[in-house]
Amino acid sequence: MEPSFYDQVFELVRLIPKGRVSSYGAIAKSLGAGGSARMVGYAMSNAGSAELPVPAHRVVNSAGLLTGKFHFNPPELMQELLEQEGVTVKDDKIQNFKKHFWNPLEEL
DNA sequence: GGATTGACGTGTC
DNA sequence: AGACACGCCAATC
Repeated sequence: MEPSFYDQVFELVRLIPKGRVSSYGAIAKSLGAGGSARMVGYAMSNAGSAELPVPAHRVVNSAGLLTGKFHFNPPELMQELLEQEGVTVKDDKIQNFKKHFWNPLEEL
């Protein structure tokens, strides 16, 4: 099976350093998908089906909200993982999001 | 192979 | 400030 959009998303997400987070839009842009940030999120839904583990908890929306936390098992796991990596999360949203933000376009 | 579906983003009202 | 609407585009049914 040839590398699909999903695989590209998975690989990029795996490149996110520990303690850092990124947004769907930034990832999509980095893949050349432009404004198709939905594809990134949709791909992440398949993250559970990925062969290699994907740190989906490091990917949030542009507002820094843990929109996909309900897709975890359990849902609160996402916040737990982030806090374990030094990211403060309150009310399902990342504090200092801008500070923890990892831009694949610049860092990569 | 057309219709449906999103873990989004940005702009309006 | 909060709620609503539309656009984008690939994968799945």
